[in-house]
Amino acid sequence: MITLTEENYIKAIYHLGKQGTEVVSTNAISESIHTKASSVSDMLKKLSEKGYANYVKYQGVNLTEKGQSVAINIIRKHRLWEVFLVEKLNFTWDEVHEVAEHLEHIRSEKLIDELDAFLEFPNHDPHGDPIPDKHGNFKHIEKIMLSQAVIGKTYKCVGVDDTSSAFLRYLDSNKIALGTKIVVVQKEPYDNSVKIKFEDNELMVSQNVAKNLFLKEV
Amino acid sequence: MITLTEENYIKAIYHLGKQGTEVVSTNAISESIHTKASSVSDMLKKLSEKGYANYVKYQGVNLTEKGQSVAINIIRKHRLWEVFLVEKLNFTWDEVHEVAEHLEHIRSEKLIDELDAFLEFPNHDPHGDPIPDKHGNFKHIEKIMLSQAVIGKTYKCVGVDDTSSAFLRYLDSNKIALGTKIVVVQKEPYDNSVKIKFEDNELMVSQNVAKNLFLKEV
DNA sequence: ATACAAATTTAGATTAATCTAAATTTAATG
DNA sequence: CATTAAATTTAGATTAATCTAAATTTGTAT
Repeated sequence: MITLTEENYIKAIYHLGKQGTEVVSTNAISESIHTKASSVSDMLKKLSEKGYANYVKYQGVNLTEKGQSVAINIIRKHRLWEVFLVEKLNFTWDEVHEVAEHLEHIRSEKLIDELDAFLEFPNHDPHGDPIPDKHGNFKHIEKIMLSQAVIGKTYKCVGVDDTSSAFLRYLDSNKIALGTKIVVVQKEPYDNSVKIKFEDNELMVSQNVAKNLFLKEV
Repeated sequence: MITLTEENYIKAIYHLGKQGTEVVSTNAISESIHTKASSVSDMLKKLSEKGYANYVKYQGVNLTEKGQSVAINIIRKHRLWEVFLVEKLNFTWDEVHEVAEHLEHIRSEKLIDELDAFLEFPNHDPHGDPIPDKHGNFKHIEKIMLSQAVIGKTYKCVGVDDTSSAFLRYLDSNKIALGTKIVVVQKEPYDNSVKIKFEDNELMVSQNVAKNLFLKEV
């Protein structure tokens, strides 16, 4: 039996090392889940014994196939619940994360498969991140950063990199949402800010924003 | 902060002693949650210290106002999730309990209030049990046991006492659901079985069944 | 009222997850 | 390449929840 805490460590390892394949350091994990490095050491030993991770003392850790599949399943649940919260329960995209952190640990295959069907098998969560299907397959979409977009072309907003409340609320207050059609008007080489046009609005966004907003050409 | 385990003990005390007011024994609790009596003793001490229960050594325990309000809130969440599972996710009424046992512990007021609204403020769960509103008020309905129903009168099925899978599946397989209109045809004094008629079916049910099915006169 | 059985509590251990502080290993720098 | 700084692990404690086994209290029956 896997514990809730083990699931959280596995998830952290997955997110820190591209799909869990890259080796991650103890400190990186300890920062990401706000525990002391010594606690992480203990847990890595356990995850390794249980077959979820490849761990070499002092060298770092990555996930086994088994560990990856646990991680993907949790991510699937997390993102499906996020869709549910936004689409059915009027949550905003900056409110969903915390509650989904808890819902993702509910263990019932029927629950999650029925939820998937109820939501009509969404491919992406409210932040544009892909939702794996029940076999763990992701449907990737081509996306570029706004900072890499070409002047004059029209794009659709398909995701964000930074999912902090601050950034999501910034987007909300400027009426940018997933699906919003955007035209790049001008790029300022001095500070890499970008002027965009959408739905009769014109907006100047900083380089920081431009690097955290994902677009798809339409 | 209240722990998940404390919530489960509080719920058990609530269910065992009519709304938590009646004094409950250590053994009764230990049986109902499948722990040893010694563990229960420890926990009762803790619940008492934290102000959730009135506990006198060797004498039993009941809930304080604070404890009752915790219990009612969990019951509200449990029953709302049950409605969700049955109405939106195609669960049958005998499948919902286990998953709801986990969902009931998710802590988010917005989540539960929005869920309530999404389900259009249901007054009863799939077993006919009342769902308290957000202030903890129950809406009770008049109900009698089928065993007390009068020959010739028409009733509506409004709930069950026994919520075991076995009983619920028995009802399902005989096409009896909440809302089913039932006429009492005959009562057999010898074994207290009852013959009922509904939707072109005639069915003989045992005393045991007749005592576990709640009806309302229509 | 005494003795026994049943119910309950206490004492002491165990497990999972965490912590602090000390020890060890690795990496980096002169 | 020796020393030091940073990262990591070990050792030992702590907390919550549980258990077993022993001790205590309560209630009942003769």
